Amino acid sequence: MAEVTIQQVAKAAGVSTSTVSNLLNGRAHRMLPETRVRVENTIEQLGYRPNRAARQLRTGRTQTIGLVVPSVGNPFWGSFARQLESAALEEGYHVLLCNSERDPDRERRYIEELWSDGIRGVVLCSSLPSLEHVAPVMQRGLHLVAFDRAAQADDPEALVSISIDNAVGSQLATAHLADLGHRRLAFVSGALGSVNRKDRYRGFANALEQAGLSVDKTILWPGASDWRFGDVESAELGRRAAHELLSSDTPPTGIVAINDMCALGICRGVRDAGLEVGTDVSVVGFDDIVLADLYDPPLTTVRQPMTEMAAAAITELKTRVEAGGPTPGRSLLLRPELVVRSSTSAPRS
Amino acid sequence: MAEVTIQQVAKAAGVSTSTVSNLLNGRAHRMLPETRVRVENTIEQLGYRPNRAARQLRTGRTQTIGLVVPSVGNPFWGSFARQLESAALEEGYHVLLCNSERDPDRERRYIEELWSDGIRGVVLCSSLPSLEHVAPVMQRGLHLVAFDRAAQADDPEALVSISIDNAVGSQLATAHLADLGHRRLAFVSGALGSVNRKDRYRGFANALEQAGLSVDKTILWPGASDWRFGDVESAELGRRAAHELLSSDTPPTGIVAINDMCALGICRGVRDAGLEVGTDVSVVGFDDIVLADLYDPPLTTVRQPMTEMAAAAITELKTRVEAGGPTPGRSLLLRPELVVRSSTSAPRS
DNA sequence: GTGAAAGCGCTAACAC
DNA sequence: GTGTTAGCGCTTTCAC
Repeated sequence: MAEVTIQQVAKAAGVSTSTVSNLLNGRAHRMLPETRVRVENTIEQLGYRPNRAARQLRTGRTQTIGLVVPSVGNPFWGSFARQLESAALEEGYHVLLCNSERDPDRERRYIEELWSDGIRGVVLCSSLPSLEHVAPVMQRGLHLVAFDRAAQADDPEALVSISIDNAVGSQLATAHLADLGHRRLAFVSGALGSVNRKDRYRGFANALEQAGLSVDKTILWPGASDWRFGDVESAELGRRAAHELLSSDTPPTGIVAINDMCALGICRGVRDAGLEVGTDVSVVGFDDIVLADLYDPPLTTVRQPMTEMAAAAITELKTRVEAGGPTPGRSLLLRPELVVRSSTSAPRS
Repeated sequence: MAEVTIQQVAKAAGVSTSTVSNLLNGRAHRMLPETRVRVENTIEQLGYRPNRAARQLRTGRTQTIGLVVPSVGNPFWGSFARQLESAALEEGYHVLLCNSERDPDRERRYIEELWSDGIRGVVLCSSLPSLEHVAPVMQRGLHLVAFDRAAQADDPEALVSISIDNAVGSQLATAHLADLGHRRLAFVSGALGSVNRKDRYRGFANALEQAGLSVDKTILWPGASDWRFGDVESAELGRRAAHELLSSDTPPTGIVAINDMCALGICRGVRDAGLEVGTDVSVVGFDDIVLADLYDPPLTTVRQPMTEMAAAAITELKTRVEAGGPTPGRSLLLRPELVVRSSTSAPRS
């Protein structure tokens, strides 16, 4: 039950604690090769593991970063959490998981608690437009990476933002439909409340323009639901949007959805109307959640490069935390990728 | 940048550190009400937050528990992680997230690392039939709750197992089909490798017997894929199983799947065969992942009471960790619940 | 009712 | 090249 301490190792190896400590902290060159081997063996034999609390108390550093997500129950965030944890492991970090449940107060409390836990780097996936509630903690020295949220003018100066280029993403999606020959395109989204949503709509509009289609020929279906507010709501919105769109005189042949759940709802609405997805109507999603590939038909969608994004988040955090001092913020926009599956094809006739 | 310490608080309040500490640790009754108020105000004013590392070093206790899951990218585990984190928060604990990625070695290393981080309670969602690889750490005093894995005879003595009653679950699913009037039922699963799978099959067999149907009239489709090994694999297995089953002379009218992903694959296979799910063929899943309700048609399935299970896991861990000493293991089997949606109905004709 | 002081296990000057 | 030592911030026993 009693753990092995550095003193016991030192004693058993016939050296001082500093020698053991030196070995532990990558200063092996300071000692004779034979000493080194002896200490290494002793550590091995005794099964010694440094006490993190003591180490942290002494150095002020933790090997833990915080992750605040709306909910890992959501596959999108679950998938990101997984990638982030793997990236963190590579760099010798652990991840403390915090679900904000979209409660701004819970989010703020978590951030403060993480700080007082000694954690100096946090990845925040916030649903909130403003980050002023975390500004005080950042002022104290917390390094924060905002994920999936484009940088804002009034963001704290030191903030790092990592996100995909949403405009490029939906431009890819829309251009794909235009290239296939579609001429009547619709964009389905709830209210364009967040910057992400606005950007995605902008990409859609850009692509139409480039394809020589005027924007006013397209249909924007405004709903009340908020971005990723709930999977069920997104899907339901898509379904109803499809019903409405397909009952018009000149129904679209291609639909760009704000996200995959919405696209899935659209697919269902298309089927409700007695039409087939992928042949009668082409549908493109966004995010490439696990489900997209498992759906029937597999969904053409825009993939967020999760692995790269997670790695970038860890790199930023590690660099900043280890440097210590205040560092200027920046914004990283990664390029999304179009994944073509079976929900899109050339229009009929 | 420099944090407020207990000394500073003591000095500012004109008391000693022990008085502040006493207040912090629920021993406020030891001091005069006025002292108490004064100290409380000072803490508030200075924004003092106790340093966790120092506290942990001193007491040997952490307010963090470990969670080891195959991958939070999987919606089933993501959903559990979310519930566990919420339950932990209620009790003042944090959750450290570890994805084993189904690598036994990574799993073992994580457990050991958690131990040396000072963590004394871990929820392990292991894919491994044997837990002997964690026995040494449990010997040292780590409290372990195994989740979604029925207890085994050779498990470490102190192990707590929390799971649903899988046999009851598939019995509910199967009885539901029998009650609807189905007479030709199939059970689709990969190899019955894990205890969970065996139990689910047992429940299926029991229900048939009770309905007066002999087991040998049913079809077991053995595949190579392992339980929850991968969503894609599970779904593919279901799809191929459906193809095979439906091309027989006396195809089943009701199919019980080993899990939801498999059920989704079956639905697709049914559609491939030109039949409709919910009318021509009834399909029941298992787990009630988010997707089950969003699919088309919404899937009838067996729900695992995640919230209760997570709460139970935290309660067990908290009790044991705070008691300190060795505690006898036990096994908790919660009752699953049948969720009837549209993928099941009475058979045709 | 309050304070003084020891020490948890470790790191990093600094001395030799 | 190796050892000695002073704390990191906190809790807790033991005096007063």
